[in-house]
Amino acid sequence: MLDLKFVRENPDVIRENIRNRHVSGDVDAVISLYDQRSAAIQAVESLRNERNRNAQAMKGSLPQEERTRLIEEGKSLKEQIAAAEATLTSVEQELQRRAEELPNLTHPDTPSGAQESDNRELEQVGSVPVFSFTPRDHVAIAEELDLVDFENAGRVSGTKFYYLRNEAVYLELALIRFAMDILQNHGFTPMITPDIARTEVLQGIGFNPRGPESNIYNIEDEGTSLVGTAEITLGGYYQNQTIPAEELPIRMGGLSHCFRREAGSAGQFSRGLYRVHQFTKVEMFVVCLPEQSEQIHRELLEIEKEIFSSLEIPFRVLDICSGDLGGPAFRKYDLEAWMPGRGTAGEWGEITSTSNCTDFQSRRLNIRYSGTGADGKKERGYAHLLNGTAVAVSRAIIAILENFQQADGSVLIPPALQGYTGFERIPAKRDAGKAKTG
RNA sequence: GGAGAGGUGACCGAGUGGCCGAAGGUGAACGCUUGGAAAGCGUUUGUACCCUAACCGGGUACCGGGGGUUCGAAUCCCCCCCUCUCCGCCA
Repeated sequence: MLDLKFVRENPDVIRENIRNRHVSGDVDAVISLYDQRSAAIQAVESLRNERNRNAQAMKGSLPQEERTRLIEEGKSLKEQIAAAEATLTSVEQELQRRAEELPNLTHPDTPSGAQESDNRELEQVGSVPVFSFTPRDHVAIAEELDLVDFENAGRVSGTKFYYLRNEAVYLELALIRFAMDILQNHGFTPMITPDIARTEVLQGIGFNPRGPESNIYNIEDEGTSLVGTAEITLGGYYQNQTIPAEELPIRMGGLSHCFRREAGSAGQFSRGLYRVHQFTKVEMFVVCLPEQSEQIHRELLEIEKEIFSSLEIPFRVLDICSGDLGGPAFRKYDLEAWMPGRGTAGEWGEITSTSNCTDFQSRRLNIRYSGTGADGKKERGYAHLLNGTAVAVSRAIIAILENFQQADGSVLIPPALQGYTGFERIPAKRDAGKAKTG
């Protein structure tokens, strides 16, 4: 959520930002409600002031007449206060609702635009592999090598679920450990997080669990949801806390499952492991001071590049355009890996994303810092929050299977990962008994 | 899940209807004292929001959370949450 005082004082900036991001949001309504709220607060507080005076006046012993008069006055005040409070509550709820529709401010260097094609490509790293044969997509590879089973998962859990089998299991475990080790080298605290979070935390991070377009699985009767990313639980970790400035930045590397409903998304670009209801992800999350966030955002991007460079997966870096940022992000970079089996002759596919959400999430989550400024005075404010994908395992597996497939049908393991998998290659088709169904 | 005890400021701990934003202590900051330090003495020491040019001043709220009773609630009532102890269950 934005700072409403800032919105009140800079309506044109907000209007321009809404236009630039191609979202809807009514600044004038927010401002009007904000003013109504101030007036309502003043009304309530002055009535309460009178009530307190009235109560004070009744402390000692008084003539019965006087006492009766004061009690009558108090009763009247009580009713007026209740009415004023009801007004305030309804104004506040409406203000909150409208204010949450406003997206975060946008970094001045963010490319302007509404579509994916407006994203700015910053660089390409590694070279797209050239095959002496027609490369297959990861679904074909995985089925032939008995690595992924969608069919039985469909019966057991539903479509877009999957079992990993054989080497794919160790591949997932290896990727997790590989990513976690890199994060630890960069000063991140390794964490394994809950896969369920309370609604208020989801909302604080910027997810709307109950909306019609929600991508979130809700737990019945609990006020909780399955998390779509560890960003939720890592952000919630410091909810309602004030952190001493000298402890910042705090870097966390969280492992979790991610659950997404993905209602209505189908088609060839969602094939196989690309868009699934459950996957495993190692997520980076940073809490820092406002003046640190831009630098740390670059740092998160560098770590993502380090991870995929080390895996020798070709990728490109995108500076995401204003219309594609999503509500909380001030600036966002995506890494897209080359996926030779995607589309007709290979396509780029998103594998990581890192966002600087500035104070947009921390205001709602109430995560603050306190310190001493240069002038010796106390300083406090909302911390800046950043997140980034270290490894989204299912998509990393796609990239590895498709880029490292060999003419003989085997798949090489990226050298950097071999120490973690314990094998150098997933051998070509064996006669290992696969439980066929159907 | 069942039974009992308890949740007060940075911390400990008083407070059972108005004199409580909250005693006392600890810790911290500043000053005095000292050759220096300790001790001692004095002063200070929460957050959010509203009004305001103002982190000057004024006001409101906050004693786990939410409701209620009352002219008035940290104090009384109800619901919920959490912690501790015992029992049960379980990986």
